[in-house]
Amino acid sequence: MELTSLNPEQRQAVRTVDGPLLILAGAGTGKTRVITGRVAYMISRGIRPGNILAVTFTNKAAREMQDRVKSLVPKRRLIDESGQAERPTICTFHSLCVRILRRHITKLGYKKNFVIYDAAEQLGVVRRILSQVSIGSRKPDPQAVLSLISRWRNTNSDELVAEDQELAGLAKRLVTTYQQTLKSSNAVDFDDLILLVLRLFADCPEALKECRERYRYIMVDEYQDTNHSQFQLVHGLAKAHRNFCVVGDDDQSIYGWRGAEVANLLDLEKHFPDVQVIRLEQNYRSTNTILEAANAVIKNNTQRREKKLWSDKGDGEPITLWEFRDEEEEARALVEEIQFNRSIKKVRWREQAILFRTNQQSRPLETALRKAEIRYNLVGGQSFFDRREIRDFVSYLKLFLNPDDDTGLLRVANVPARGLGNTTMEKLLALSQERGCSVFGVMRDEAALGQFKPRTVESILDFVELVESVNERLNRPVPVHPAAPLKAWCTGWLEEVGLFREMRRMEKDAESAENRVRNIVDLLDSMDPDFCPADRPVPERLHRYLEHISLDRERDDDEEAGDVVTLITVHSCKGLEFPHVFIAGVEDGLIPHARSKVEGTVDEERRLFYVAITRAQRTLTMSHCGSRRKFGELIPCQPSPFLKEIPEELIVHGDDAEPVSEEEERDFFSRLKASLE
DNA sequence: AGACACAGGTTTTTT
DNA sequence: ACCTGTGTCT
Repeated sequence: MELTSLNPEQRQAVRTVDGPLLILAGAGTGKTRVITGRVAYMISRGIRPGNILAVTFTNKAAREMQDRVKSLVPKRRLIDESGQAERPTICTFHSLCVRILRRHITKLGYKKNFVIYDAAEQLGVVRRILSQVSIGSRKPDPQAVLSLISRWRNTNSDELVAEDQELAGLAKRLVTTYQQTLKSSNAVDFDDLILLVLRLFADCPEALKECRERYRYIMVDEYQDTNHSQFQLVHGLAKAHRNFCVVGDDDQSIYGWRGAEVANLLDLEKHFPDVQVIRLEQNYRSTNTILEAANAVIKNNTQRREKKLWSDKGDGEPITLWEFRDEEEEARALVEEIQFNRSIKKVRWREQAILFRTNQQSRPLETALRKAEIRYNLVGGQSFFDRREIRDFVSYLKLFLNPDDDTGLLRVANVPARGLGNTTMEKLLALSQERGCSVFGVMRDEAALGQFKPRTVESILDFVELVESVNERLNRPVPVHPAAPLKAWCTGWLEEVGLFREMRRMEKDAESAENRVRNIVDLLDSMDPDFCPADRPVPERLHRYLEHISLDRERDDDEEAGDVVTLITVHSCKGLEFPHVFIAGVEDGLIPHARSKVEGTVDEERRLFYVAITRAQRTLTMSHCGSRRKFGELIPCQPSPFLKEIPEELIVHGDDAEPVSEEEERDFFSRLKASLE
């Protein structure tokens, strides 16, 4: 195993295989190299690949590590004595839990065809619960209740920290109902995936023992982002053998608002008093000017593990700070600068990114980019799987696999209209709650349908017949079309249900209808490829497919291949880097966000600013406006107080004349000439 | 059932 | 300004 390409701290981190280890990996310090190097080193020292577990938060990170490990480890090392392939487990928290639950979930009283609810489906459950529960005078926001439910389920404290204690109390009271509702639908949400594994370990010592014996060397990436349940999960696995290595950066903890507990990293000694701490401080990404600014900002946070980033890249360019009149002028100027970089400095589009705190800031930027005819990629935004037709289609899939899935059933029962309107479905839902069974359970029980008109009963029974016959065809042992069994099966019921007909009927113009149809057809073509061994029965293949799209909604914005400018929020830029970074709207009220002052989370906002700064490799440009349109109103703006934390000598102000070298000037004129010819 | 109007609320997001 | 969810009317 080649270690000479690593710096001394990295090498030390790679070699420290046994016992608890905390690797404090500042931004851009080669964290992924260390984790993958560590995996490769362990294997080279004779540790069986199957005993290694590396957990990440995102599929992207997991894939990246898998690829790197593959290139670092000789193939023969990934084969055990009996010639079987043996790989290290490198996956997300959630897919690890799914693997475990796939084997054991029946022990927890779920059927093995359970479905995974995404955020929208969770929200549906909460809405239904809230509509039944009467609370005081005001109507609670389902989204807020859902986040509080999630926070409460994943916390270890007796108090739910929230500004709105009344709402927090409601959320606490609704947790049981919420969990029961999901369970009776034979559905789990993302929190359940972790929590059910914890329960499995508590209830079923053999399962815990099995996992402990398998995963003898554990690594956790982005450890500052773990919540309490995730900590319990890995701690539960690791506390026997104590080969527990966590990698993270407390300064980049920016997900506290969704339950991440940076205390897991800060207080690691509580659980492992003898933990070794290795700091990675040499940064391979940015110039020292950028790093000095980042260091100067972050040192204003208390409650952190001291770190100081440095690099051998020299000072580079000073940081540019611009002030503009409003967000439209800001957008125009930034776009002009990007265009200038491109045409004069030969900087490619993809080497430039504009970062912002809130999504709504992207609007004027997009307008300006389109006007200049510059292609861009807006990261985030509406996912493919959030489109209505895709949601409907996937709901049908989930329902056919698991007819107890109330959320799916309620979504598609009347799509297309088949006489099962709101009133009927509400009555059925109420009945199901009375009897403690699923809605489908009520529908198929003819005796329970006394209160409905004969015509409604007929509609209900037709629907039951549909679900049962499609379900039966799914379970039929010999598929019609062995090469593409899922697609063939779907084509059958799509025709029968008439979903395409319905979409063509509902849509105003033919083009958007065909668009929606095409989206589903595209999905059909992705269903059979092999993330599941081809010899498995069709229902299992469907189950795996649904699992796959729930856990890995592969970003269809994979336009990274193209040469385009990136527009991205500060949150989603963590882990990325760009040669030229522009941070727009560095204003009081945006960074730090106005709400953070009320909520007392200004430190997290400072970390957010720190993350933004440390994305830049060569140049960093920041801007703020004198006023900005917010909620339709023009609001005066002050520069961010964080700007004062950056030493003045690192900054030049945008209105100062920009020094241009003679060479650049010659180049400029020759290009200008060329463009005129 | 579907079209339209009105109220209310707008930080960040992965699995 | 703008989007979403809900209520009312045909």
